[in-house]
Amino acid sequence: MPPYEFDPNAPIYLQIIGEIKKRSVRGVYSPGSKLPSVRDMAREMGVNPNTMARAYAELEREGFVFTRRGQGSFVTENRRKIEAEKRKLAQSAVARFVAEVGELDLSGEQIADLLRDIEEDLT
Amino acid sequence: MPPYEFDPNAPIYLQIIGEIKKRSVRGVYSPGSKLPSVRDMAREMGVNPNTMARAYAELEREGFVFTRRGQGSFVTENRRKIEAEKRKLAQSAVARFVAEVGELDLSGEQIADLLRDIEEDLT
Amino acid sequence: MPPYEFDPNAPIYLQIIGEIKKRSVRGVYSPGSKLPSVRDMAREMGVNPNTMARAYAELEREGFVFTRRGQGSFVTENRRKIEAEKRKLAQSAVARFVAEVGELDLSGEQIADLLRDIEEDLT
Amino acid sequence: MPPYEFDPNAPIYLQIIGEIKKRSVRGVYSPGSKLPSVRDMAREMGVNPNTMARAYAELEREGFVFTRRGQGSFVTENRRKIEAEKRKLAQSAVARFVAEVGELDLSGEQIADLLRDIEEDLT
DNA sequence: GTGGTCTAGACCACA
DNA sequence: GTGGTCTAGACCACC
Repeated sequence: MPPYEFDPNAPIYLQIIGEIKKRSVRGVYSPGSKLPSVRDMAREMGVNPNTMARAYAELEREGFVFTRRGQGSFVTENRRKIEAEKRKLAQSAVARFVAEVGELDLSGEQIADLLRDIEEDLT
Repeated sequence: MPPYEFDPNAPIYLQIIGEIKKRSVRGVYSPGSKLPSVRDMAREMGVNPNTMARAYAELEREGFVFTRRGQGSFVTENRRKIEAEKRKLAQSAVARFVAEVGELDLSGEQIADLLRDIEEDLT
Repeated sequence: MPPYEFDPNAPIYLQIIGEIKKRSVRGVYSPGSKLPSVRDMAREMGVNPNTMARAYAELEREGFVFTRRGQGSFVTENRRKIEAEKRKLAQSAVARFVAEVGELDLSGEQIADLLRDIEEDLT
Repeated sequence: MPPYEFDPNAPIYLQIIGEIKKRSVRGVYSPGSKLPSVRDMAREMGVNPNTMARAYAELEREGFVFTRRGQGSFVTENRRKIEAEKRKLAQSAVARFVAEVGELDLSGEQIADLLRDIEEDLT
């Protein structure tokens, strides 16, 4: 378990935001539950607390997280918001895949092959 | 064709490289054919010529494009290289999709829905 | 009366102090009268008793409130002090308004409009 | 001309945002014009460039400013947006004044006095 | 203990 | 030159 693996070509704080959203969507953090403190989470992911604070602040701006002064940050209690995020993540994965593959001018057979690959990998 | 749409959060020259590769893979630029000059392509895509030059340089470094002094830049004549690029793009699209969706903890049914969406969109 | 509405971006205890002063100025709490206990007031305003205790302490430091051991906290009996507070609050409201509006470079007509708005709202 | 005067009880970056908006509203920065660079403005106002960058980022998030990579930040070209800001600033000054004064339970005469004070000061 | 803000200084990609 | 990001370390108010 390394400190964490970040893509050096994308802002770390954005990757953290994505990670926290995914964890919430998977139920690792349940609705309304307290997130680790900025400092703890920063230690866990091996980043500077400032960077983590920025990620938390952005999540709060989006309404995905709320903060109680002196108590910490919490995942939204709004299950719909989390469900919506889940759908959004799934749909944007679909959209990106379709866009990328659509530009390659593949034959029907080639596309079928790709879909078979995906099915295998996802089960 | 509009000046072009770039994601302002990712390096433009990388997006250009991707675009030129995709055009080659689709046969818009056939193997060995001459690419538009840096200046023309920059104008077409609404980009600073410096940025375009950097994209061409990178494509040349990868061997995907070669330059004949005084004549301009050309797509590689190596059809295998282009085919390999096509496969690589397709496979990396698959890999990314699988990675993204795998992190969402979806049910088998939800996954099937996504695959259906993709199939529809790609035909 | 709802738990109370506080601006989460400003110290709560300061907002409480302001609220208690305003109540005194309006005569909700008359000079020399007993204030609700820290605990009761905290419950009324939906606030941590620590926070309320801090507000009371600050009000006492300013001489706006005094405490009799074992009996509780009381609004000052000094009517002048309360009148002075009233004038001070009114004058600082005027000063702030003038400062804010003065920076906007409004026309005489626009200013007149604002004054008309105020007059309407205050009657 | 001191480096600048900030209220130590409010976040500097918020005060900077307000200052830049007011300048735009007054026409000090006209629509579409380039703002001083983050570094220059930071020097002018005597704050750390990071703090200024945060203010600029926030202004961009609000759509009040836009940024061209490598070229700098610019006031929105949307005159309506600037006019709307002007109205918003004036109206919120009115609203605050009305709220503050309304809680003091003043007599009609006292209110008239305050309005006279304001009128004097603003002309 | 918590998050919020600020400074300082550094590096980077982009134009 | 521009803005964007990150680290480091500090201080603060609030709970």
